[in-house]
Amino acid sequence: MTARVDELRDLLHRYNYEYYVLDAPTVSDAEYDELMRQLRQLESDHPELVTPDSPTQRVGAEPSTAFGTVRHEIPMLSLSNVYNYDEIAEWVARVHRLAGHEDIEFVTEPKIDGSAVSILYRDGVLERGATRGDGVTGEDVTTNIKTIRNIPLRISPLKKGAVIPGVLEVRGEIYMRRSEFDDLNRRRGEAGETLFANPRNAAAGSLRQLDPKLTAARPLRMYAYGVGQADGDLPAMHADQVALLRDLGFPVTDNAQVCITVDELWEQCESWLNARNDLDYEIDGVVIKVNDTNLQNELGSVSREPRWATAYKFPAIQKTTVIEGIEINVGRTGSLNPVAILAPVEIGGVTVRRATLHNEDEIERLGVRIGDTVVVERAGDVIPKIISVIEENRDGSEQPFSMPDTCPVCGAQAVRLEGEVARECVNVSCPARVREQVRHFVSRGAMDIEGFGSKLAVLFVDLGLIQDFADIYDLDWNRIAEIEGFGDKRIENLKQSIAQSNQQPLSRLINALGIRHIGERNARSLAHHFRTMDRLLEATREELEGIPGIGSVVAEAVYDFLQEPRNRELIARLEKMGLRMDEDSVDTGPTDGKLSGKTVVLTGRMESLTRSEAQELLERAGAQVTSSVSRKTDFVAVGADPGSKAERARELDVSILTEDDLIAMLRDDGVLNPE
DNA sequence: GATCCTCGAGTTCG
DNA sequence: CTCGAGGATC
Repeated sequence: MTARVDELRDLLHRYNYEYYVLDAPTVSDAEYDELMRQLRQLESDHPELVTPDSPTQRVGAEPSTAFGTVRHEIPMLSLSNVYNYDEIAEWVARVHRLAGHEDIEFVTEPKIDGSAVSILYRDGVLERGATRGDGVTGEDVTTNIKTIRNIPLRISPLKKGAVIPGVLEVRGEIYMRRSEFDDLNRRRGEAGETLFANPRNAAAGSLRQLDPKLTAARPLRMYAYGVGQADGDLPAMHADQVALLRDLGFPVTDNAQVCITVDELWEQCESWLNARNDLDYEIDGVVIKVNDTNLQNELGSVSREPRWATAYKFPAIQKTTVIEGIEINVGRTGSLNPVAILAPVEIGGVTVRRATLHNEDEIERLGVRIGDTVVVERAGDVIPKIISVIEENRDGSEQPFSMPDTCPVCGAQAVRLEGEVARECVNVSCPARVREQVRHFVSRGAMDIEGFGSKLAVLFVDLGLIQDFADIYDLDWNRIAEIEGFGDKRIENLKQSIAQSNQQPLSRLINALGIRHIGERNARSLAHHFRTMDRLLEATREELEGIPGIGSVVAEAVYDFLQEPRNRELIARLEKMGLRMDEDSVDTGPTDGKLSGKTVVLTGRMESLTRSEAQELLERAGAQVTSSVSRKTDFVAVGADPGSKAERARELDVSILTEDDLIAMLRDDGVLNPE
């Protein structure tokens, strides 16, 4: 009995692979269905024989209400973009320079337009599938991933002797074929359902369905382009890793090409560009990677982009349309931002009606007039961008546009400060500005008040219920109860989430205040350094400037904000409302660690860590990271190409750490896991 | 003074 | 996503 079940599963896995991965079925659909029916029957008679990787389990799970989150052990990076031959040459030159030689192999492959995923196998069985998310945390879409037919539920190597790593994270792209997308949309049209704009949206949307049955009904496919985490030895060359994935039964692009010179790379890019329209899947460019993974590690990454890979992006689809008018938005900083109102035009399945013109200089650079015919594209295939004016289309009726010198909302003067691009409304309590500030205050990165979105912020400010941030904690609920759509339940929920938000740490409060140059990151630096609002209020320019990442301009902005009596009053009111005014106590790790209580200065480029990563780890170990070397400095950690700090460390006889020393100490102190 | 990198701010559509 | 500008470093 068990043997027959196993046999059926093996057969079905194989036929599935032939059909969905190789596109070359060896049995008829009827035969396949019959085997599946038999397996279902056996499993329902003997439930103890059901395994999670059984082909019957592709749609096994019940709809969920929300996706869990997943942390990517190795971050899923995004790629920098290059747009032409010269930019490719520049990128290649940089790799040559960083590597120290020019004998470097690159691999090119088409960049399929879909949705990136990470699929984790343990002992050959699919354990978890996750979206990319922000690169560090993604959504757990395991049940949906399992419904995709060309993704193996269990790895069965095609090649004898191929070793399956104990842990293997396959990275790839979920996409839809054009032909299957067209079918899907035709069916949706017939059923009176809304159509998907393009295969990418359809794939991304399908992957995030809460009911896996819906996902299962969509013609999704995956192709694998690389390995994330893995146990054991992998081939050193990227191309060989992809070949390994193929041998393990994953669909991979079989068009990867090894190139050495810029000309060879360019030839590949052009040939994909030419082939683009004849393919049954959408591609938006060509990925270029350094083949040698050891060199990849050496090159490392900056912020969220690897230095060892880039994407050649095809020229975006361009359309022409007419500028019907120019509107002015007033931002939370008071900046006047012109937006072009366009005659609606469809670009890549999406109807575009507006496009930002950024500022005065941009309008001048483009030379746009109201009534002009312009070329529009969607930058990065998302945000519409006006590229140029078609001057031949002018008939003389076009109206030149100049920025108003008064604010269109409050009528106050709008001035352009020396050296700045933006024109700003001088009225600090301009209604438009207050509205945007409140919007920012309640937003996710700031006080994060649930159920209090930008709609409500705008409504309450416009009704005069909120004049400054403190009013949020002192709302006139009787008046709100009279507004349509505000029942008892909603008011209760809102009251509660507002009340809860007063426990947000100082860093979020600082960010929420909307001080110029202070966003999420700098707010955190300030909170870490001062710990309490009282201490921050006493800060001098000098102390502010001593904080890493804060220079004279930012220090000045913070100081000025805090010296302004209105702002001090506001903060006092917030405190009276019961808002928390200090920071989470950081987990300083073991106090007996080698790094706890030490002052460390970083200089030069680290290979395995970015500066901010190193800083974060050091802080977690209880060390303080400063920017200049003095006698008070305990360690100077020196990376590649160190600056004058390393010299100064020698002069002052301060202990010098190499990158390896630093890593070892971080590990000893338990803040960095051994690889 | 130049260069690289990071951060903030504004933005579009469904 | 993309631009502009500030910060760090050489």
